[in-house]
Amino acid sequence: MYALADCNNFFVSCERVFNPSLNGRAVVVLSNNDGCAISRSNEAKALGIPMGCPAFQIKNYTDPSGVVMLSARHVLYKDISNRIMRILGEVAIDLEVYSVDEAFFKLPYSDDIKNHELLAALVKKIYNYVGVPVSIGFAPTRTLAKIASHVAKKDPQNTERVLGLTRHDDITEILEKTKTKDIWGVGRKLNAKLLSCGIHYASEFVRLPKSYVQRIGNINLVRTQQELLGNDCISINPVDIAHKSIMNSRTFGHVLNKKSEISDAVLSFAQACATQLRREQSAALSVTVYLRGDRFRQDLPFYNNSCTVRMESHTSSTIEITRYALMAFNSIYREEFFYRKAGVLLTDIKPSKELQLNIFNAEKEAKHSKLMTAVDAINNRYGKKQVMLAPTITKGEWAPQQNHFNSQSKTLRLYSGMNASYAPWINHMNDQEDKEEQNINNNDCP
DNA sequence: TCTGGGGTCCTAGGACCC
DNA sequence: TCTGGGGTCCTAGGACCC
Repeated sequence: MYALADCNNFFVSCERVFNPSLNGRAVVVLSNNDGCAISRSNEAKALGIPMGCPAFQIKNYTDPSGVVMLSARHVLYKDISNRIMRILGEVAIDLEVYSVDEAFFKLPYSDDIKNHELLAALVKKIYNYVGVPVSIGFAPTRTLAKIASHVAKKDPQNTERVLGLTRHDDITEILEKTKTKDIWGVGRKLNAKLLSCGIHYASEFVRLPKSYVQRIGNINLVRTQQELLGNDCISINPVDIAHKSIMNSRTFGHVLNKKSEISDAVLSFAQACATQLRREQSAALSVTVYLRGDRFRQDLPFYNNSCTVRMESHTSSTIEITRYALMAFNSIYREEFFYRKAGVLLTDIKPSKELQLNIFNAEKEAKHSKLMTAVDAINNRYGKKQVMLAPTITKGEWAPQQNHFNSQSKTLRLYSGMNASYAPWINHMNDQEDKEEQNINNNDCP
């Protein structure tokens, strides 16, 4: 039996932990650059504000007390997420952290009632300890557990916010009410295809012949169908295993044209990728750099290009990765265009310890490796970017705009900036500023 | 004026091999 | 008129997820 724990309106719920006056109000958390809505309170959803709604359109939705818009603080959300996962881990078997606000796990009992009681207690505990509302569904497969948690979340009668889909009749009944677009694994395009074939509900979808499903989608859609029929066949990659690709990209605060300003951004992104790569004890072979214009500006010619280079051998050295990123950048930068976004992507990633040594650059790799170990040690201890390559110390002309922070508190702002290397848990929002600068290592739940 | 970021997997088609 | 058969590997693009 699989359970899925899913935090309700996660980013908004995190902001409410620190600012209870947001309770009961229409609140949205905005993406980077204060671009669009990425998390909405129930009140905001009730106003009709869609996911991904551009911030400048949100004022079109009227609410008597006004819609509160907040800049995102992902470091804070990650910290709160870790606390929730730790509580789940106390009872969960094989916890699979699926995203910042969701985790799958297996249940200890064969008895549905016992499992239900356990999960209801878990929901309460997380709310009491962390302050974030969570919904949990459980069922024989992950896809059914997803549906169960979704139903538990939406049902106002279900105050425990736990739902088990374990009996055949219950599953059949829920599938008849589940629209195809709400099935995990059915996105916009597949849903459109299913609708055009006259398939509107999960119950109709599960009755389609396998070969037909394969033709509409691919093997993944067949797996989704099997999961809805109770056959466990989807596995997921837990987030704590090493990534197969690492990306860092940003939309700039405004369009840029000067080569040095844009290469500044690319170098910053490359450095961030390399640091993450080493944290995962991996090494990459390929670096891709991409540049993009502003897709909404009709008055400027649009440019969109990318370049992938293969490095000499697998490496995690910031020196090597930034060098190749710069080469890739130089090959696609055109001075006649204006740029709004850039990104760096590392691929062909392998665990460092599985690498074949290269006779021609073993010495260089060893030197870089020592240096990078020292750099990471210093930055881990004293804060991100305390030591960096000279070319990556940049003016940050490209920095995104974020103008809607929840609190003026400097400590809370630490969570928002990319320089927030270590964010202490906050107990007293009005503490002295100098106290806020301290590294208070408090990993215990309150 | 203003429209995000970071991932995984699958497939079709081209290049290349014998 | 007429142009083999059977593979592998790589990449770009498209789908999905949060």
